[in-house]
Amino acid sequence: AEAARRLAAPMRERLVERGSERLYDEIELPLTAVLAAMEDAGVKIDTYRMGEITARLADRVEELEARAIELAGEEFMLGSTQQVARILFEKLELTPGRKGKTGYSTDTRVLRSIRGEHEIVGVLEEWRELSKLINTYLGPLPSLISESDGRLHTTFNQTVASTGRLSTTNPNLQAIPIRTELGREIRSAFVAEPGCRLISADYSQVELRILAHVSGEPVLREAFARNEDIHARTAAEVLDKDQATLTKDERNIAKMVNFGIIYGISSFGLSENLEIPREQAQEYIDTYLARFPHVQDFIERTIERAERDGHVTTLLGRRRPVPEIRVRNRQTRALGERLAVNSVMQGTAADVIKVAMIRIHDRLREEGRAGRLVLQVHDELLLEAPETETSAVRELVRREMCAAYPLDPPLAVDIGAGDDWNSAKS
DNA sequence: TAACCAAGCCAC
DNA sequence: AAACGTGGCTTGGTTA
Ligand SMILES: Nc1nc2c(ncn2[C@H]2C[C@H](O)[C@@H](COP(=O)(O)OP(=O)(O)OP(=O)(O)O)O2)c(=O)[nH]1
Ligand SMILES: [Mn+2]
Ligand SMILES: [Mn+2]
Repeated sequence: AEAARRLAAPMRERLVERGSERLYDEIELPLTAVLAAMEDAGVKIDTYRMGEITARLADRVEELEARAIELAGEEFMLGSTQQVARILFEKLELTPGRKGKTGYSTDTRVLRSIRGEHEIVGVLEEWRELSKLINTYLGPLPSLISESDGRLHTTFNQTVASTGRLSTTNPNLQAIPIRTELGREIRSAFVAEPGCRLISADYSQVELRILAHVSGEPVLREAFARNEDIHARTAAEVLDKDQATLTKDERNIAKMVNFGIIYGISSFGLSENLEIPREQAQEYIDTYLARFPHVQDFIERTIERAERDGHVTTLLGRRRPVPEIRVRNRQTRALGERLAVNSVMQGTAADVIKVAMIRIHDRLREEGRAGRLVLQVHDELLLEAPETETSAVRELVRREMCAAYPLDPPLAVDIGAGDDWNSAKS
């Protein structure tokens, strides 16, 4: 306690010197109480639903394991990437792909590319998906439920991510599955108390909007003014499909393409991710950036600033040191350029949602609501509220999230409510 | 036995 | 030679 007391003055001075005093006083410090309340609230888990899924999957996983061993003609550990590589690429002589430090890679993309070569590959793919979900979610989560209130409590870390994002641990409730059908089933086991609803509010295309604002790119701004969905538009272009016929998966691929290109992906990386030729990938990158000339300018200016100052700052004055950008090693320097650009958008998004959280928490208490914040997932807030309050809380949340920081184009939020987290998001 | 690393994969 | 960014968890395999 004595040490903390003596450190206070020098730390305050450092805040002033770095221009981060308001960020600390008006955001980070008040946020601590909000996070404490959220940790304390926790979230309700439908253990019966989880149990049902587990029961269904346990048999299937054993079946897959036995089948894989049968097809391999020997016992091996399906969880050992080294043993899997030996079976696939030495014993069965399938086509090896990329290599890592320890030998041939056996990751999802490699397996997908050799799926047609041997029956065992599909078995391994399904085993990977199921065992991941069982061992990371279905098994551990129910056992972490508190004895005293029957709810699941995470820990929010305010000082881990270098961009200013939050992170959660033990358990990490910011990485609950949603991509696959089975994943969505697991998510639907996150439920509201009887008589309550879960409300999910997620910023729309948040880092793209921030990019449009900070770069001033008119093409991007006008697109948002017309209420366009850039992720969907990219999906339609890249996959050569009608926007109306896109699946969630396809829009998610486009999300990766959009952010990848903005944050400096190479033609190699994009071609790997999209499984297309490098030339085509390079063409995408070129056309994309050419369409948004002000974005290119912004990227260049951000890199120059990072070189000059040794750091970048967000809209609300958060600093990210970028020492990488001044070293001689060109690989490290290139890394520094990419994270300088990324930190501005990711960090600003983190600033913005933190402001919204503080205001929502305060407003709910002022209005005497029972509705409360439960989780934050980077650009999403999950709340739990009595059914009677749902529509009022919904509007309060939308208002505060959109108004947290005025941007051009303005922030937009997708909100839904439901009995569980999955239905609240759809 | 505990601590660490690499690979892999969940999310944003 | 490397080649979007931010995290955390589990596993197998290795070291202290
Ligand atoms: N660099 C990078 N950032 C990502 C990636 N995925 C998500 N993010 C960041 C940027 C997103 O704006 C932000 C929030 O993620 P979301 O899944 O909510 O996507 P976003 O808000 O862009 O679109 P949405 O309209 O909510 O579907 O997280 C990624 O693959 N790479
Ligand atoms: Mn979003
Ligand atoms: Mn989101």
